[in-house]
Amino acid sequence: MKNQKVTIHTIAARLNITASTVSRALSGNKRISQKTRELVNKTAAEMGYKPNHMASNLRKGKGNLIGVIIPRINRHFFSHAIAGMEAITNPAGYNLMICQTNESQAKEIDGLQTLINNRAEGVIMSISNETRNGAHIQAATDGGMPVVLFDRIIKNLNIDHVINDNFAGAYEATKHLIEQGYKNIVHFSGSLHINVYEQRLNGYKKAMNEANLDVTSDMIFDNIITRLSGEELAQTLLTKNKLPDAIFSSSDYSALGALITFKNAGINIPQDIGIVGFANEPFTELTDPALTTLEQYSEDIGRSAARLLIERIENKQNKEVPSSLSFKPQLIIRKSSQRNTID
Amino acid sequence: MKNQKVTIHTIAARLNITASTVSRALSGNKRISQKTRELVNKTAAEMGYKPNHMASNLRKGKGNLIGVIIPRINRHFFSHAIAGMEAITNPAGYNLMICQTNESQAKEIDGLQTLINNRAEGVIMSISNETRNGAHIQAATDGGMPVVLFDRIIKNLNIDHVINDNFAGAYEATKHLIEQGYKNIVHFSGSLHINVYEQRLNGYKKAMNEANLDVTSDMIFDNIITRLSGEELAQTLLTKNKLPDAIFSSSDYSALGALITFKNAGINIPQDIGIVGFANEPFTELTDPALTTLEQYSEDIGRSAARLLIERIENKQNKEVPSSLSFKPQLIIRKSSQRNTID
DNA sequence: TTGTAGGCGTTATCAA
DNA sequence: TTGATAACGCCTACAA
Repeated sequence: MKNQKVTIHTIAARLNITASTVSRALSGNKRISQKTRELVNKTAAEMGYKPNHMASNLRKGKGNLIGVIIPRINRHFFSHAIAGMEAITNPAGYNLMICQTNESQAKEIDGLQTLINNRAEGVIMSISNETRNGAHIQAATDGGMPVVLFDRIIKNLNIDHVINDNFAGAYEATKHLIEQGYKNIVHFSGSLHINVYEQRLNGYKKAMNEANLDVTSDMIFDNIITRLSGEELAQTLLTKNKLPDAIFSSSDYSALGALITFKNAGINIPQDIGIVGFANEPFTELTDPALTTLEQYSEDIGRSAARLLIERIENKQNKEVPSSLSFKPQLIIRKSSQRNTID
Repeated sequence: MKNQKVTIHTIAARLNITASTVSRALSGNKRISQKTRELVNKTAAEMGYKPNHMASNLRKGKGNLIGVIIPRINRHFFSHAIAGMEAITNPAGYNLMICQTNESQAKEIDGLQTLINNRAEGVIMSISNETRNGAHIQAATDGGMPVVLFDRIIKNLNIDHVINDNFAGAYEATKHLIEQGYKNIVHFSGSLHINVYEQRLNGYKKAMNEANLDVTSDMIFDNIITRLSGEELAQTLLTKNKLPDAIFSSSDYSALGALITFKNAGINIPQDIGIVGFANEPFTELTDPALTTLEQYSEDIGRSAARLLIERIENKQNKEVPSSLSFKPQLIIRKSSQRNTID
């Protein structure tokens, strides 16, 4: 019992009026009689009319689609950021189309292209781990596509963005470790070309410097953000004669890997080694000991990014200076880093 | 430096040919000279031409959008199911538009409507907790929209679907508890109008009956699928004079809540109480003791759902009998249910 | 208040 | 191989 396609013309024919009248009735135009409006609405419902947004958008030269490009949807941070975006975009009448890149630059470029070709009104994005330059993003904005970056951004790209204050968060986390009496604190980092990891490293360094603790290059480990890499690195560290006495990791996942590996090796956390992660993934509360980490205000960041984008879309006048918002993460102190506490 | 809109007409004008020729060149039509094709492609690139999918889809009466409607994207099961779908849909040239319902029927209906109005080729969906009937889904399929349901489905709706064999999984989990010597096994369930929870309950009952263990109504707890409700229920159970000796929960989250509450109350898991959850959420491996649970083949389920949908979309002939696929979950035995093991 | 006509960007059909 | 024309479904001046 498939419907034939029912368009405003079908309805018009049935009622012996023109398509324009139907269009006006359906779109709530005022220049139409109450009677006709009701009749049209009733008939449309009866006939199972579904407006064709593509035709409408084509004609109006404007749609209601906002694209979101992110590395992965199943990260605490990103899924909550999306929730924040929806809280803003849905009431404003926009729909979200979400593309996962799985950290692949190729997929990121593809996704952006698809959104452009589908005439999205704008794009909110966080770059993939692989992405080394912003040529594709620059091209999109040059072509008139409003873009807002969030969390993982490209530096020196003159674009609205919303980020965590990774520097401040990392600084605070490291300072906390120092206050707990840890001295030989190593850092697990991500890809250092990504602002996020660069800033976390800088925050770590600043806290160390302020406390007159040396940071040598063998204390910084690149590209350690997965559980597996955390486990492997911890194993490697175990074979060395001197273990660090604390780890500040840019990732909860690698912190988890290290925590488990050290624990299995009989090392006491936090007595022998203190550990702090980043992102407040749900599991951090459940590890034994529970993992100290930093909560990022993901929903706020999502909301802000969506607001900025909608501003860009709707006020077509160009603000010359791009907006830049920053949210300071909150340190969540749990057992894995509390050497001084008696409990 | 915003681009003017560049269309096939702009390109045609520049080259003193017609739009039809440009269209043919761009779309790889064979009836065109090599020379023209190259010239057009080169010019299009130079001018920054972006094909307008909306116009193309409108004209062709067909697009490449597949909608996905799910309760939440940040569940292990759903985010992995989406990954599975993408693995099938992307190579086939389709794009996914993902809508979260947050367990609200209203948002589910909205999302479906949006997809219909955007002329999605088809929809893959898993119903919200709130959804009590399939009228909106029936209406969509009656209107010619191909739909495949997965995981949480509506019974008695003649629609392709892909599900977990929740009955078998629950049966196996319960049997495992019984084999470990637990006898007074209670069940945490979800909303029983959802197939998923109904089947898990049935599997539990069957295993209990086979072992000649009574199941009375006070052993079954409805709507206990969040961590909070698991904690609250565990607290309540603690106040009663007789605790159950095991819990088979339909949800890892409520199992977690119970595990933590009991542990804090000084109850030994698995000696005093055995616990089994469902879904193999990542955290289940990390709880203390680690939580026995069931892995659902989420990526396979996603892939299968996508394959079924594409079949429906592309073979327009109606199979009269809807396909029904079922994947048996795998029991993952961890410490929380192993009373007999010495380790 | 309603109708007429034209076009949004693309592609299919027919003719040249 | 290319061009001319019409149409996908909708919206909006403009006219009546």
